[in-house]
Amino acid sequence: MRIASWNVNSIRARAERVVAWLERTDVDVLLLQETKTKDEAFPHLPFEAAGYEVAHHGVNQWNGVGICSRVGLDAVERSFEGQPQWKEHVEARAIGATCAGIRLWSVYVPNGRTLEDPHYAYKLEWLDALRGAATTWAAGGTPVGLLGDWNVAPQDEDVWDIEVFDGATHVSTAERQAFAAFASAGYREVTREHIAQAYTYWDYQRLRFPKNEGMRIDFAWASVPLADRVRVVTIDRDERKGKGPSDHVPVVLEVE
DNA sequence: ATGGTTGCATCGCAA
Repeated sequence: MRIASWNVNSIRARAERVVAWLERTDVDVLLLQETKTKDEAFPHLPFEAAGYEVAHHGVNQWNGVGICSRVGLDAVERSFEGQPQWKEHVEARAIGATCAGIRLWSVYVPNGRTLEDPHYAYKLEWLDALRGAATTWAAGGTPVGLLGDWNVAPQDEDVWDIEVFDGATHVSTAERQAFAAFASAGYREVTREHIAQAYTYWDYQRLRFPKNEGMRIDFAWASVPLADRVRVVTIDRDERKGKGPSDHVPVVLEVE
């Protein structure tokens, strides 16, 4: 089966493109991030017409996560145990469901903005809380996948010029440690196991894509029983091309 | 000339 993850940067702006890609790529489960819509405005019709059930969690114009599946969609959760709040609310940054026996979470890690911004401390807290919850999920031997936009570039080669990122978020030691901690929680980051170097995101600004000035910030942490079943990983760079692309491209796992 | 965007609850904010 094929499991994909994609920060679509507004599902309403891109529903037709996403569904066309789903059908063309023969994907069974798609985890969405940054849908940028409330639940009631999610464009369900094209997904249902293509044979996918959808579970979505969005409360305003920011964030928003979803799971689309044609192989079952059970036990949906719209936050995880201990998920930190931003101010008074838990944001729509995580949704979990069981699809074909695999526990899948679509995650949209907070951006962090700058090292001094309160959003940066929130980001670190958020990653640590997810790791804590994920430790429990993986402990029983259940196949678990945490896929999404992690907003962390774990290695220097995951950005086009590490010197440009001096003092910036996404590459700080604390963020990288918070990301790497999932390895001690019973998970393996399977995209790098199959693809040594690739970008998953190119900013709309400053001709980043034509100049191939990208970042690798979309990843898939798989609990060991799931990681052992991953045969092929694809990062679909061509989806950054053409009319009306997201600034991120899909990551696809072929799972035995 | 050293910039050049996109999406939204759109004229301000977030990425």
